[in-house]
Amino acid sequence: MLHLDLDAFFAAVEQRDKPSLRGKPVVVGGVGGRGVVSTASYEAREYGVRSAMSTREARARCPHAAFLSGRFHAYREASEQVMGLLRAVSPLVEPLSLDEAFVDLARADLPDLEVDTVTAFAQDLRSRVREATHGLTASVGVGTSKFIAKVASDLDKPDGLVVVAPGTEQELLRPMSVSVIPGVGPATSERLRRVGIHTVAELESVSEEELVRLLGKASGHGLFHLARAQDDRPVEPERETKSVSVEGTYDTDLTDRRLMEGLLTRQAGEVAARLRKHGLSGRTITIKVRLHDFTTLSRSTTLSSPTDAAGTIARLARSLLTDLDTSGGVRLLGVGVSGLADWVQEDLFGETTDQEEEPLPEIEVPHHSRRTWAPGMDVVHAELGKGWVWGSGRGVVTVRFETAETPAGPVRSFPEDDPDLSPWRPPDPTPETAGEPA
DNA sequence: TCTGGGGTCCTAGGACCC
DNA sequence: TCTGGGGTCCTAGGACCC
Repeated sequence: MLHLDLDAFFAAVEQRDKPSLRGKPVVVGGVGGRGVVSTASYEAREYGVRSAMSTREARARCPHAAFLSGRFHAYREASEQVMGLLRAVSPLVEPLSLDEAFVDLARADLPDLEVDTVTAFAQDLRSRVREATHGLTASVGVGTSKFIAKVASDLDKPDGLVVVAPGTEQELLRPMSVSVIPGVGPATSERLRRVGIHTVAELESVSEEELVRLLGKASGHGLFHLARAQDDRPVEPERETKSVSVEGTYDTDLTDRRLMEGLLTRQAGEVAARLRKHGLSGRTITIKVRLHDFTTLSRSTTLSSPTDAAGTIARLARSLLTDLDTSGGVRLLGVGVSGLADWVQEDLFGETTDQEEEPLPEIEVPHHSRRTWAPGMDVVHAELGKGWVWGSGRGVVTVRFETAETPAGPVRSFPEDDPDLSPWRPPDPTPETAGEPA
């Protein structure tokens, strides 16, 4: 099994496409008041900036970093190049996200699976990834299971390769923290710590019954085997989507119910558009509400037949909100659809199963979520060509005119409504109907 | 003004059915 | 008066992953 992980992926794509940021701290993530870090470049990590940290804290730790809101079209494009390379290696490729995948080498065209053979192959694969993506580096791990391959890819980051020889798995794992095991996060670690279990070696000394009692059936059983490096999970190249959702955290807590209903309505429209785009429909509509104190509630309802209609999803979402006491303020709202089917109910009786689409209520959209000029976004100027947004505010956008091919361009400022300046969109292949959240 | 967004999987209780 | 067992579906919440 091979696990490939692109190093500091989002930040690396930004440094590739924005030459002036190479060698400098770059932070990609939410840039609003409640944003968090998605990816920090290695230069930013030196200042203690980490994924999932609030952007506020990241700014405090590394004020001179470039804070960018993310360009998913570019990440998706680079990801597809890499996944394409992997699929040429083996038909069994399982992407875990845009920057990670498992590859079953038993189905690759290799003379054998000896350590030397696999090592040479993996090194060659890593250089092919670098060439295909114009410089992105990948860390790769190889082992006898998904678990070992994934652990291995983490051992020599960035730009590293570790091949774990068969038979050496347990001596590798035993000194490690239980948190290397997939599914062991902060809560499980704490539970284990409280009974004196810190390492995989210590976990190994606990009986399966004891683990099940401590952690429940599924994780107890799973941990018992993973602690012994027993992992026969296959690579699953085609996993079906089980839910589609849209959510948003607002810079200031919402208190106006009409506004909340308007936002849910808009989110329902985005969910419906994505369902339709993928030919899906679903029976269960769920709303998610995070209150001012971070308590998170969900309410759901299930239809007798699946829908992909914006009006239906919106109406149900709004009515689910009715139950909830939001008087203290709401920081997050979301809408999701699950119980998916890849077909839509035939209308056997010739009646409209969906009600007439209601006109969407006019809503005041909070300013931050309408920001046209997000930092880092691609723009094109009528005369100066392609560049990217360095910053904006007080009616002015500052643009650096550079691309991967044309570094060291000028920095110029424009009025925010300058007709010569527009967002650059990736060419042709079916642009998103609903805007991608940054 | 600590704490994103898009997901997956698990658990537990209750309704309901045979 | 006491009180089966198994199974499925639904809801709500929580842990976890990238």
